[in-house]
Amino acid sequence: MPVERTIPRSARGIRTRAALITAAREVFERDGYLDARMSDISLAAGVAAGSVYTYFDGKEEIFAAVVDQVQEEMLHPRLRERTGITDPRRLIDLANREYLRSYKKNARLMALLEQVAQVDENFRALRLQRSAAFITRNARMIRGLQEAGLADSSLDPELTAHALSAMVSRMAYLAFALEQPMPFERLATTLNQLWANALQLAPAAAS
Amino acid sequence: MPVERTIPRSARGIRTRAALITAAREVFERDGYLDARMSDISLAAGVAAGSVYTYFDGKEEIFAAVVDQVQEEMLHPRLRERTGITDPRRLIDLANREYLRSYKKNARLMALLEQVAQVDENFRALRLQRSAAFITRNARMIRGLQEAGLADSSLDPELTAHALSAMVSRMAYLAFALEQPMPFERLATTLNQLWANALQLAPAAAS
Amino acid sequence: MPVERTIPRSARGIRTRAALITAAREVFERDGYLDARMSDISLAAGVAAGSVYTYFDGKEEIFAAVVDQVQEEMLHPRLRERTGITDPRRLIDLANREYLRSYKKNARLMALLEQVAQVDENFRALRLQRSAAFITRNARMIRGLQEAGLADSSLDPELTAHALSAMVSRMAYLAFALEQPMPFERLATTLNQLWANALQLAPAAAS
Amino acid sequence: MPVERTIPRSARGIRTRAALITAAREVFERDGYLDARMSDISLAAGVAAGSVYTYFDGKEEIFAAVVDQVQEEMLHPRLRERTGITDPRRLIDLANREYLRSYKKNARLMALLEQVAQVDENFRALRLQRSAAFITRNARMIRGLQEAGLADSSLDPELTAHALSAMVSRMAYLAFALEQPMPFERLATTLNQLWANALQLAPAAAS
DNA sequence: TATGAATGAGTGTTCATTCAT
DNA sequence: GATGAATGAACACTCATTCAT
Repeated sequence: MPVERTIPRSARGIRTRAALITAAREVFERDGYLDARMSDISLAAGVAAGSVYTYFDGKEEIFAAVVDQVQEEMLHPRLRERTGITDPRRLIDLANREYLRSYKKNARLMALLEQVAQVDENFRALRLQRSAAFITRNARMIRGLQEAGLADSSLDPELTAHALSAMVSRMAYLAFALEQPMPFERLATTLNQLWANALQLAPAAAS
Repeated sequence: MPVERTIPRSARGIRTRAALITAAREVFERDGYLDARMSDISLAAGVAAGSVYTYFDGKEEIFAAVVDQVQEEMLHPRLRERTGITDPRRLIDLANREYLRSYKKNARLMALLEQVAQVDENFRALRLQRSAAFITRNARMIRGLQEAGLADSSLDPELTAHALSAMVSRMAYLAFALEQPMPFERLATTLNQLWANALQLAPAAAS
Repeated sequence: MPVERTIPRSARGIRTRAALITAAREVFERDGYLDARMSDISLAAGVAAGSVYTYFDGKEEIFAAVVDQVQEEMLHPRLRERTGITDPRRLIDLANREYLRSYKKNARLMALLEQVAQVDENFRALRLQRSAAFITRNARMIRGLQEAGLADSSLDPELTAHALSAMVSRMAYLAFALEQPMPFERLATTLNQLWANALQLAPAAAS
Repeated sequence: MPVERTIPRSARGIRTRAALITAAREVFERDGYLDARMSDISLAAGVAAGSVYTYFDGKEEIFAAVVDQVQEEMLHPRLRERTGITDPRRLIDLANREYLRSYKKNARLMALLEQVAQVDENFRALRLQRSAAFITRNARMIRGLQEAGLADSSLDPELTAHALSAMVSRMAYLAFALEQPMPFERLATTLNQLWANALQLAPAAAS
C-alpha cells in the first residue's frame, strides 16, 4: 500500500496534492468511506475528476494518505524519555490520557478507520500491525514490572497487554466515535484504575 | 426493524423460509455482507430470485433474521440461577468462558455482525442496545460487590462494567473473528484474572 | 375484450366477484391503473391473491369490469323520447348537463379511463368506438336541423358533432378529473351557449 | 424540472448531448414513454449506457429535454404583430391553422406528451401551465371583441377561451395523434367556422 | 499537469400470473 | 372455489476509473 503515486515536482502540484488530501478528509468524514464519491473529493478540492488519479491510485490510496497524515500526530512514543517519569502508574496514566485525548480529537477519522478496516482487507492488516508494535512495548513493560515484583506475576504479559489496550481503545471508540455519553475525566480515571488494579500495581508514589 | 414480512401459513412456506435463512447465513459468511448477492441466496436456497421477498423485505431484513436466530443460542442469562454458584469469581469465570465459547462457535457470524454494524446504522444501534442490557446487569453486580466490601469501591460501576465487557468482547473478536492466534485456555484464564484483579476480588473460595 | 371469465354459479361466487369489482374500483381510483397492484385488490376484497384469476383474466379484464359497471349508469340515451322535449336548444342543454353531472359524479373513474386509454391499446379503441356512436347520433341531429333550416348549413355535420362533443368532454375532464376550478353552472351555461351559437340555432322558444 | 444536469463544456460534449436528444426522440416515438428503455437510447446515440446520465438525471429529464426542443418550434406567438392582420376572423383562422399544422408535423411527439401527462404528475402540471398562458391570451382577445360589440357579450370570456381551445386541441389529437381520418382542410374550415359562430363574429371582411 | 467526457459492469427489487393443494 | 406460495423476467442507475485533448 504505497501512499504515493506521483510525487509532485512543481509548486502547483504540491498545492493540488495537499488540497486533495484536505478535501478527501472532509468528504470521508462527512459521508463515510463507502458513500464518499471520488467526484465529491475532486469537487471539494476544486479540481477536475481525473486529477485525483494524477496523485493517487484510487480511493483506497487517497484514504491511506489521509490516514497517514493523521497517524503522525497520533504517535506519542517514548513517553518515559520525553517526560522523565518512571513511576509505572503515572506513566500508564499519562499514556492513556494522551491516547484518549488524541482519539477524541480525531474521533471522526478513527470511526472511519474502524469502518474501513471492516471493509478493506489491507487496512485491517495495517491496523493489526500497528497495534502489534504498541502491544509488544506494553508487554515488555509488564514483564519488567513482574520481574521487579511490582506486578501480578501470574498474568501472561502479552495477552494482558493486548487485553488492556483493547479495553482502552474500545472505550475510546464508544465514547468518541460512537459518541456514547461518558465524562472524559471519569473515563480516564476509571481506565487507569482498572489498569493499575489489573496489574496489581502498588499505589502511586505520592507526587 | 421487524424481522418478518410474511409469516408462512403452510408447511411448505415454513420450509422455504427456513431454507432461505440457512442459505443466507452460508452466503453472508462466505462473501461478507456487502458482496453477498440476493440472487446467490435464492440460488443457494433453491428458490426463484423473487421468493426471498416473500418472506423478507430485503437484504437487511434477511440478515437480521440470520442474526436473530444466532442471538438466541448466544444468550446465556441467569447464570447464577442456572448453576447455583454464588462465588463472584467463579460466576465471572463461567460467564466469560461461555461468552468466549459461543463467540468462537459463531465466529464468522460475529465478524459479519461487526462488519455490518460499521456499514448499517440500524445494526449499529441494535448492537449498542443489546450490549447495554448486558452491561447494566454487570454494573449491578459490581455495585453489589462494592457494597458488600468485596470489590474496589473507588471504581465507577457503570464504566467498569462497560470497560471490562469491552475488553472481553474485543479479545474474542481478535482471537476468533480475526483469527489472531491465541490459545483459548490461556486467553480465558488471563481475562478472568484481569477481571478479578481489576475489581480487586478476594481469591476464590477453595472449591 | 370479453369481460367475464367464469360466470359464478354459486351464491358465494357471486358475492366474491362483486366484492372484487368493488375492491378493484377503490384501488384503481386510489392508486391509478399503473400503480394498482393485483394483490391490493385481492387484499381489499378479502380474498387470496390467486382468487382474482378465478373471475378475471388479468388486470386489464378486471378494470374493464369496473368500467362496464359504471358505463351503464352513464348512458342516457333517448333523451327526446324520455322527456318529450323537442326544442333542440333545450335538448342540447339537457344532454350536456346530464353528461357533465355524471362525469362529475364519476370523475375519478373518468380520469382513470383517460389514463388507461393512453396506456392500453384496447381501451383506446374501446373509447373511440363508444364516442363514435354518440357522435353519429349528434351528427344526425345536426343534419336534421340544417335540413329544417334551423342550423348553419355550411357546417360539416360529422366534424361539427365531433368537435362540439370533444369540447364538452374535454372541459368535463379539466373541471372534474383534473379539478381545475370552474363553477358548474357557469360551465354548463357557457358550453350550451357555445353549442347554440356554433350551430347558429334560433333562440330557445320561451318556456 | 430543470432540464440540464451537466452543460457540456467541450465540442464533443455538445455533440453527444445533441445525439442523445435525437436518439431519445426516436426511441420514445417508436416505443412510447413507458416501454422505452434507457439502454435503447444510449444504444441509438452510440454511447455507453452510463453516458446518458452525464447530461440528464434520468428518463423523465431526457424526455423533458426532447419536449423542450420541440416546444420551441411550436410556439407561434404574436401572430397579429407578425402578420399585420387585424380582422379577428382571419386571425383566428390563421392561429388555428398554424396550430393544426405544427400539431400534425409533430404528431407522434404530441401523442407521447399526452401519454406522459397521464402518467407523470410533473408533465401534467407543465401542460396545464403552458395552456393557461395561451388561454389567458385568447380570453383577453374575446373580451376585447365583446367590448367592441363584435362578439356575443353573454359569453364568459375565460371559459369560452378555454372551451374553444380545448375543442381545437382535442380535434388535433384525434386527427393527428390517433390518426382518425379527417381531411385537413375540412377540419380547419369547420373549426374556424365553429369559432366564428360560437363568438358570433361578423362575417370576415371581403379580402 | 489538468481536464471532463466517456465508460460499462453490476444487482436489488417488483408484481402479474400460475398452480399444487 | 379458494388458497397463498412460488415464479422469473425486466431495467434504471451509480461511480470508480480511463484517456484523448
